[in-house]
Formats: sequence, C-alpha cells, structure tokens
Amino acid sequence: MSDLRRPYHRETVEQRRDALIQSALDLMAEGGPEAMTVRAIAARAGTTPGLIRHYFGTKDELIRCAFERFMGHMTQQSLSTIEPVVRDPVAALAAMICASLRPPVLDGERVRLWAGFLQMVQRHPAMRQTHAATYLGYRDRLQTLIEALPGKADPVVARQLAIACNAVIDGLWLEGATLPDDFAEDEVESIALAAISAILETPLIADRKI
Amino acid sequence: MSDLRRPYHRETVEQRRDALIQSALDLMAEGGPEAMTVRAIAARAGTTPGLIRHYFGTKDELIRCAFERFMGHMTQQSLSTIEPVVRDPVAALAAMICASLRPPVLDGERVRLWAGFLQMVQRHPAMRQTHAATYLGYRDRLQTLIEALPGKADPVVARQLAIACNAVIDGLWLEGATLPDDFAEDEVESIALAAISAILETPLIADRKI
DNA sequence: CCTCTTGTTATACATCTGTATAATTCTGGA
DNA sequence: TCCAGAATTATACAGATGTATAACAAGAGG
Repeated sequence: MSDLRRPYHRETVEQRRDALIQSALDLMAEGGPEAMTVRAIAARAGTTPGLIRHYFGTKDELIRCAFERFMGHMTQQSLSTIEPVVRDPVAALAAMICASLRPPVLDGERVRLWAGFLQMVQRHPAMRQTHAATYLGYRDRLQTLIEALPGKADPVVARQLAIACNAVIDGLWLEGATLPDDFAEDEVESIALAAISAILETPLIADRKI
Repeated sequence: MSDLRRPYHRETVEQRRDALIQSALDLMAEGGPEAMTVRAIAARAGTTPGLIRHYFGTKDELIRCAFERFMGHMTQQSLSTIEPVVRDPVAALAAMICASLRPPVLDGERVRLWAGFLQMVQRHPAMRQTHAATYLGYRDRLQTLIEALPGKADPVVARQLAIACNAVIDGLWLEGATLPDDFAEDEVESIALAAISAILETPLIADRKI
C-alpha cells in the first residue's frame, strides 16, 4: 500500500527557505491564493509540508516572507536602472519609467501575484506596513528626481507631481500587463514618457533597452 | 440532535439571485476569495447552500454573475455623472474624473474586491471578456470626449491620450483607496485634474460635488 | 381532495486544508 | 564507534469545501 519513501535529501537553510518562498509565489501567480496550499507549495519545492512548519512555523508566516521578497524584488528591478545615471535627473526619470513598464516588471503574472496579495495586505498589519513602505519608497525616489528638475524645487508641488507620475506608471503597468494584446510594441512606455513629459513640463527621452 | 429546521421561506427569483450575488461580493470584499465559500454565501443571504446550485448550477457560475454585476455597477457609477453635461466635453471629462476618484467608487473594499477578481479573470474566458469590454468601454468614452476637444480630432492621438488619462485615473484610484491616510481631502481628484489638464493641454475645473 | 411541480432545506460524501505528532535519516562531536 | 540532536519524511486528525442527493413544504390545476 505504501508508496516509495521520498529519498532523504538535505539542503542549506537558505536554499530551503528560498525554494519554499519561490514555490509559494509561483503558485499565487498562477492560480491565486486558493492554489497556494501547503501541500502544493511543498510539492513544487520538492519537499513535504512538514518543512513549512519547520522553517516558517505557520503558513501565514511563509506568506508574509514571500510578500516581503516580492515587494523587494519588484522595487529593486525598477530602481536598479537609475543608478548609472543618478547624476542626470531627466535620464534617471526616463530610465525608471521605462524599467517599470517593460518586462520583467510589466508582466501579467506579476500583476496577478500583486493582486492576490492586495487583500491580505489589508488584514495583516505587518504586510500593510511593507506595502506602504514600498509604495512610498518608490514615490519618494520619483519626488527626489523631480525636485532636481529646474523650477520644481518646492517639495509640496514636487510631491503632487510625484503622485501623478506614479499614478501614470501604476495605471499603465496594470493595463499593459493585463491586456497585452491591446498595445503595440513599446507603446506603453512611449505613452508614459509623453504623459509624464507633459505633467512635468520637461521632455523625456526613452531609455535605451538593455 | 437535530436543530430547528429553518422555516421555509419563498422569494422571487430576482430577490434570491440578487441576495446570493450581493453576499458573494460582500464576502470577497471583506475576506478575499477564500472567504467566499458556498456556505458563507448562503448563510449571509439567509438561505442554504443548495440554493446556489439551484439558481446558478455551480459556484463558478455564481462568481461569473457576481463579477458581471460588479463591473457593470462600477462603470455605471463612474459614467452616469457625465450625462447631464454630455454636450460640453470639458465639463464631462471633469465630471467623469471626479466621479471615479471619490466615494463610492474610491473605496478600499472596492479595490480589494476588484483585485480578488483579477486572478480569476485570467483563467475564466467569459470573465476575461467582461473585463476587457468594461475597460475598453470606459476608455472609449474618454476618447470620444477627447476627440471633441479643439485640436484633438485625430483618433490615433486621441487614443493615446485616452490611454494616458485612463492610467492616471486607475493609478490614483488604486493609491487613493489603498492608502487613504496619505492623501488630504479631495487631493486625489485635484491631482488627477491637474495631471490630465497637462496631458490634454486643456484646463479642467473640478466638478461640484453632488 | 389529490397529485405534480417547483422552491427550499437538510444530509451525505469524497476530497482537501492546516497543523500536530510520530517515525526515519543523516550529521557532528565525544 | 556511537549516540544526541537536528533535518526530513510520513501519518494522523479535526474541520472545511463543493456538490450530489434526499427529504420536505407549498401552491396550482384538475
């Protein structure tokens, strides 16, 4: 009756935690929160449900860690592009916009993953804080670049401009990733650059692709 | 052992379907997809799970109907405001923007409800079509108003402007409803009006509140 | 008064869920 | 070599889940 016993295989702590977190994220992206069960997570990570308890104590804690990793990964991919041009705020703005609106950030599974977390964020206080911090961190980076533009030094107006630019990016990220067939190649980024150029009264040129 | 039998109570078809759909939407908004179980839906609607099968056949079909109602309700609340001023495209644009960025449309539970559906939309073809049609319907309404503006008659440029304006509205809807404490009273709508005025090179004045 | 149909409720059932606990396997030091 | 102790696997368990089916109630037509 009993199948073969799974061969005992030992891994480092980080490898195990990474594999479990990545499995949880993949399952959430593919099938929503209901697909992210402890058994499915463990199976995809090549282990058994007991390890989730061993490494995270509870499923909620694993989800919290997965969310933190997801948000960190997300900002890092959007913001790493501006480091080479951090001295030129116009180029940095364009790079930030373009990085946020092309793969791998612009991606349907990414949006669904984010949407799946959005409901948990409300209930779990720790997740809510991570969410707010990530959003405000991104927006502050925008605001800093805007304040370096000629005539936009006032932080009050720069804050409102940053909110508006952030909204353009978020909205286009959402629509471009959810309805990819409705947009031509590179259309999302070019619309973003045009709109934000108008909002900031500063012409932005598309960042060259990596 | 057996509790009291629930009193037999008869309702019209629409009342029953409405109650079940509304219960499903409420549960999704409050607790995400995992809270939306057949038993919870039936209990909140004041009936028993069997009626879901009787009126919808399966839970998936009830969810599909609930999503359709939600999207319809959403557009109706955003678009009904422009009918009184349909002759004046500038006023209609402002009314549409403001209606989309204040309660009851701008609401945290509304966003979570929408996010909860977003994952199912991908898998269920019928829901995907409803989603795309709703989005494109809203955007087309924007585009029609933009084409009526002086110097924006070209449909190609009007389409790109409509996409950008829609992104501003979507992004601010998301951020304003998710992080309400970070925005002052009416700040979201005023930022939207300023940004869209810049994008369209046309000054928009805030719609008076109803 | 009696069926017949339809709406409604209750129960049954197989499966899944998260977690707790037991059993097994390996490693590292005495 | 041998034995704690940790890492890993397997099993147990109570409860939830979607759906199918049965039991029941009420009104319509003859």
